Amino acid sequence: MIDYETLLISFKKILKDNGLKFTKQRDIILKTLYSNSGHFTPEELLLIIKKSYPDIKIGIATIYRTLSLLEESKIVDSISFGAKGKKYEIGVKEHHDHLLCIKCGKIIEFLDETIELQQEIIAKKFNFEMTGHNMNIIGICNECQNKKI
Amino acid sequence: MIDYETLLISFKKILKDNGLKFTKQRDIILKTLYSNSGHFTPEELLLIIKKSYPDIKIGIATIYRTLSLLEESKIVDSISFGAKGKKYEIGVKEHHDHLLCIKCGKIIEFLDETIELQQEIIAKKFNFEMTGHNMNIIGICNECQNKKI
DNA sequence: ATCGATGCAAAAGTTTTGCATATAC
DNA sequence: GTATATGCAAAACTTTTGCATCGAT
Repeated sequence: MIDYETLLISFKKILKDNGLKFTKQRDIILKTLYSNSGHFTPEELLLIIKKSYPDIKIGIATIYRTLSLLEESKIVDSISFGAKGKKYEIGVKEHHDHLLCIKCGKIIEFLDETIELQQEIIAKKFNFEMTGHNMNIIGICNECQNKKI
Repeated sequence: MIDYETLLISFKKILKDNGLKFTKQRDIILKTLYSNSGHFTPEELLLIIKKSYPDIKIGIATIYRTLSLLEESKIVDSISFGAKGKKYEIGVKEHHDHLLCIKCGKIIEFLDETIELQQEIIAKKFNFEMTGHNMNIIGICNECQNKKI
């Protein structure tokens, strides 16, 4: 996975190239996504940030605006799971897909070369200029198979 | 694809088995999903139904409640694409995945044996009891590649 | 006759927007 | 100093819920 220094530099470059500003809030949001590996809704991210940085002022609108910016910049990816809104994760680690447990909500990441390759073949077949892809396998994880409920 | 008669019978059976009732609204919602192949948000579905059946009374709450019921019953599938909520489609045709065009919003369906097989292999590897899966290839469709915009 | 389903409207939840102020550059 | 970013609160949407009434069984 890319180191944080490099990530920050490329984020700053994107900002500068687009006449945007590097702010405390943007810094913290990126850092938080980077250091907490996992998948977060905007609301969850806000809570983590408020807890980690009790002194900083930050509102939910800034989280939404920054996540959209980061997603457009391909720095974070989002995943839609079930009823509630999107979840975001840092997107600069190796690309991967997800196994989603319907019982406990756990998200397991995986990477499979066969799938990756096959996706390119399919895109080509449909004359599609592929910009991204995602695959989710839904089911019941190992642990939850043994639970009653 | 399954014929409508058969689909209706199995829907009625599910209802009866669960002590639920077969109503005009449920009938119309299923019929509409069946005869309009495509992917619809609850709101879109409501509009189509209101146009097709100007005399029937139906509210958005019923659409939501029925879609949830149909999804649980595995009669419709949902897909989350981009910002706005879920889209539903009849789920009893052959399973397939999607190509999503980010320019025009077009959704192309495809089925790929290699992918299907590989998903089972992955699920097994993680000891996952797979109940479903979805794969979306995001990109720019053939037509949109030639547009300026 | 009973019990689930419906429409409506209110409520809850999520995301976006307008605007005055703050702050990066 | 200028232009963008921010927080806040309001607005816009989306989805769910409570309840009186309706309708399927």
